[in-house]
Amino acid sequence: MDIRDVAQHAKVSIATVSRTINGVPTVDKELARRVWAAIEELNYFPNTQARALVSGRTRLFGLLVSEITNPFFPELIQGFEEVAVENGYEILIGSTNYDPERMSLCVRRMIERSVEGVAVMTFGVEQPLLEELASRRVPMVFVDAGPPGELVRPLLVDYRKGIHEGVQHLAVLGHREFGYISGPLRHRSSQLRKAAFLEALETIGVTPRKDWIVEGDHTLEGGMQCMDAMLAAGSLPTALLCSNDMTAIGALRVLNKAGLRVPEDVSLIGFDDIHLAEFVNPPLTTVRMSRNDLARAAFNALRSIAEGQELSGQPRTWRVPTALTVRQSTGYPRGTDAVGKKKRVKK
Amino acid sequence: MDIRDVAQHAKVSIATVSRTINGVPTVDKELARRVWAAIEELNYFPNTQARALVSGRTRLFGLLVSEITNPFFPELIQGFEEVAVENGYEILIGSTNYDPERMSLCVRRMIERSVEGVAVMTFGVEQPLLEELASRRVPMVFVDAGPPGELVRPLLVDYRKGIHEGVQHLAVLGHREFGYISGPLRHRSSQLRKAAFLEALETIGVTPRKDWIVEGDHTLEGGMQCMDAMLAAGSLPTALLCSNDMTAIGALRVLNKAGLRVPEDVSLIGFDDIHLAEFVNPPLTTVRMSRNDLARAAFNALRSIAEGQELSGQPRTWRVPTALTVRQSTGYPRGTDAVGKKKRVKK
DNA sequence: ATGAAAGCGCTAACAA
DNA sequence: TTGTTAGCGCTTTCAT
Repeated sequence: MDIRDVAQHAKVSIATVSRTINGVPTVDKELARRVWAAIEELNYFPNTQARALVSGRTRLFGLLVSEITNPFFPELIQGFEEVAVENGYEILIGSTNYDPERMSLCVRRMIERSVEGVAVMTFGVEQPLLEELASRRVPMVFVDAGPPGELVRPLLVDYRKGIHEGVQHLAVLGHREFGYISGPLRHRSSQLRKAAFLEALETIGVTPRKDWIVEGDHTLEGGMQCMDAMLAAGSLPTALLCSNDMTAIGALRVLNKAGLRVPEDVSLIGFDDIHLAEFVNPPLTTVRMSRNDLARAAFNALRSIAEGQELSGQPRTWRVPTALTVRQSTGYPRGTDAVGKKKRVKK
Repeated sequence: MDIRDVAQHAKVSIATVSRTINGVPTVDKELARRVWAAIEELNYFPNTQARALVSGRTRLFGLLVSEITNPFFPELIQGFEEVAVENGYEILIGSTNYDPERMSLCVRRMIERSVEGVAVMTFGVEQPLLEELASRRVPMVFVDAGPPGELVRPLLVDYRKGIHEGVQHLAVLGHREFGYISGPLRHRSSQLRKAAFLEALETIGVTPRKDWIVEGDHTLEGGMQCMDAMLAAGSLPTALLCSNDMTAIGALRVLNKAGLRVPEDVSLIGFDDIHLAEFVNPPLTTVRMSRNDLARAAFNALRSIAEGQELSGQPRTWRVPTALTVRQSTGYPRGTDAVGKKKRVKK
């Protein structure tokens, strides 16, 4: 069953059917009505392959993620799927699992299916693969980084705001001893978060202590290891920020096991605000980066490049906001008399 | 850049290029070599749209899930993606979010993109939508249920084995007081699990207590509510099985908050063995249903229908195994002297 | 074993 | 405003 059947049924030419479906305004109302009726009756769906072939537009975007089983990504995918479908696009998901070979395969799949753009949401990025895409003039968006290019846009996450809010929040509670478990520093986004943290400390006039700043890997296991190490080293800050929630949850687990209470002994702040953050014990105070905002920014950026909508001449900048979500993993520093409503720092 | 460029480059006809790419055996070795060289040099990828249009085969499968943010599904998706890609297929993911309207939209998307089959992995199933697919002769697979049909196959999960193992394990430890938090009983898979549980109790000669058998909804929140209710009701079994891990984790959380210890006060068994199960405290004993096995079964079943490989005449049956994974949420019943290595039940 | 050519279902340029 | 027609890039007869 194809466009010809519809045309026949509606007693018009196939061109009229095509025009009707595509919303060309010059179609006569009456004819359009007949066409829609025929479509309805026959339960006709246009053939996407044929459409794509002739128009050169697949209405397909690639979405490259690090690891679909990391809770961060399904939330991102959900948001992306939603906007994409709203706008008549489909998405091709590729999960690289931190493996360059799989990443390469993903890129290949995207090219083979002629995606009109790729959102690169992986933590690490392999240069050569992106050149493959760039050479085929496939638009791309990246989080934070990404080589600038005619068809490439970065999504700028406002780490500073959220992390400053977190540090400020702790400072107000009376904290002066801060620790930080970063993400893997080979990743730009980990660097940016850490830099934002250090900058925030400076703002409140606290000098960072080297042994309280360690490098994790953004996994739960990594968070546990870092916390174990810090505990073994003997001294503990009163407040600990983590580069993502999984790390914070790992740290939390180790603290609990060691008989230390959160937030009474140590205040803990994560980053991302994954769903799980709300359900650990105690619920995690964290810097929220909305996966939905990120997904929408990625989609809109991609679409505006793909559809050549950047009329204004210079490419638009896409920003993703962050904000502190206060839950129950932060409190007064240990040794503080915290009975009253107002903070009363010992010293 | 298209097949003609390759043909020209290799000084052969486009037909030969096509044959070479598709592995038609009659192609002369030397010509094939030239073709591959040209493909390599030009960095040529066949156009999937054109291929699909002429061959009628999209090499696309739909994967319908309930909610991509439920940790069960990403693991399933990962497995499905892996097999699919290995076999040159792509997948179109549709997340219904338990919303019939979204489900309907998903089905529409699948049809529009001409998927060659749909794996329906959602918990609930809307009859009419499946008829839409069936009427277009789209092969389908279902977990547990699914109306039989020429192009429809059920994936039979062996709930009984895993759940019997779980109950047996508890019985050996000395438990005689069993509770069960089921999934939503409007779903066939919840019914089957519960039936398997009751059957297992019968096997060990224990009569189920009605007030210890409650209906949950397979969410963490639901598990918490059920546990709260059971606690409020006053009496508690010594062992509690849950219809899935999220439920068990919810129950665990409430138990912990109430000052009850697992497994000292209550033994707990989940179902699914999601990644998280290993990382809660204590690590959860659970019945493992491998998402990978399930995904592979779904893919293979779909493929064998789509490619008409069921030579044997009668459709093949696809089974998915389950097995108990013992961790640390199960132990001797409370009130038992469990100091020795051997079990020593009081009575 | 290879090539020429028809045609998959659709859009868009052109003609009427 | 509508219809006729060329062709998107490929696979697959059919003829050689």
